[in-house]
Amino acid sequence: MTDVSPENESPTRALEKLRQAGLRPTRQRIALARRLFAGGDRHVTAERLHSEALADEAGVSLATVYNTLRLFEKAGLLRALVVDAGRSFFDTNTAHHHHFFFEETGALIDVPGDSVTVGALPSPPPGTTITRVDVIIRVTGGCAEGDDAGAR
Amino acid sequence: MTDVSPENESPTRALEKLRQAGLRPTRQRIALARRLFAGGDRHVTAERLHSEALADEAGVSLATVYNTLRLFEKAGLLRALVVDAGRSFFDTNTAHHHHFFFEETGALIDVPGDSVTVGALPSPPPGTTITRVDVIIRVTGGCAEGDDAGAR
DNA sequence: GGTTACATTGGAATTGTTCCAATTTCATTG
DNA sequence: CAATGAAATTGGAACAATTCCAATGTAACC
Repeated sequence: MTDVSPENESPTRALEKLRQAGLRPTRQRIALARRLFAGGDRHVTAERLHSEALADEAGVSLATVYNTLRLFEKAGLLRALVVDAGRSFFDTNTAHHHHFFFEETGALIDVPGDSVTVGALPSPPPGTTITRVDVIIRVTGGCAEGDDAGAR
Repeated sequence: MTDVSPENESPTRALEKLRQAGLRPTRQRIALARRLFAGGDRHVTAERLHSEALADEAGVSLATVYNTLRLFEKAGLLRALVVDAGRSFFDTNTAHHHHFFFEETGALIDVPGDSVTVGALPSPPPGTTITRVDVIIRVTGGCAEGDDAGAR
């Protein structure tokens, strides 16, 4: 596959994502998109992304991080995820999949969609449509290896 | 079955729950337990329970509602549930089951545990133990019939 | 009934997030 | 390349849910 390097590299992938979604590629959006999409899949909180982005040349305000995350979500580039009271994660993996959630550390890791079979869903209440089925597997103990260990 | 009447009735059930859990049956706890456990299963937010409880003779402060909910949760009388950013529901049904979540109204309704089969769970990361598997079926449209419709 | 440990309370503090009005930047057009 | 208008960014105020705290009240036991 193409060379997947950390933040410094491939502004291309980030730009592509923006163009793909028809979003104006501003300095801030590019910086954030790079953080989000340059490496592998991630689960970030707004606060975390903001503090990372402070290191980038173009400073990004917290308000913009929130704006951008919601925008990316609406554009289908991200999926919002709520596992824990009082904060949202944004998942760069928009494909069908589920999550392990480490209760102690607050870390999340992906579970491929097809390794969990949710069989026999009850039919949704009349007049409603299922938009999504989230499966969260909560675990304790062990050293959380998720990409946001310590993000608490 | 025993007569299941609304708040006014059966302080017994509430008291039993408290005694069962070894919690001191104070006026406030009894009032709250009655609201929670007198009828069928419920999904409440702290705010909602508080505003309901204001109607009871023994006034209950919001702080106490929070204290009590967390206490009941720790005692296994309630299960906390996070579906939506920025607020928690408490579920009086502690048996194995899942949920429909109405995105528009914020209402929740139960799905019996055995009507959803989660087959072939991936093995949890080494050293960790699964504490719980939550399945949230998000639906849109239709009139939400959940017990907290309009709780938004 | 007095003592003591535990509960409750109002209000202040925290946290995550949204809102807003002023400023800056992007893209286009003259 | 400068001017222009629309869209984006920003700091800071506002908000909502929740937690914290120190003072007061109450249940349980001798």
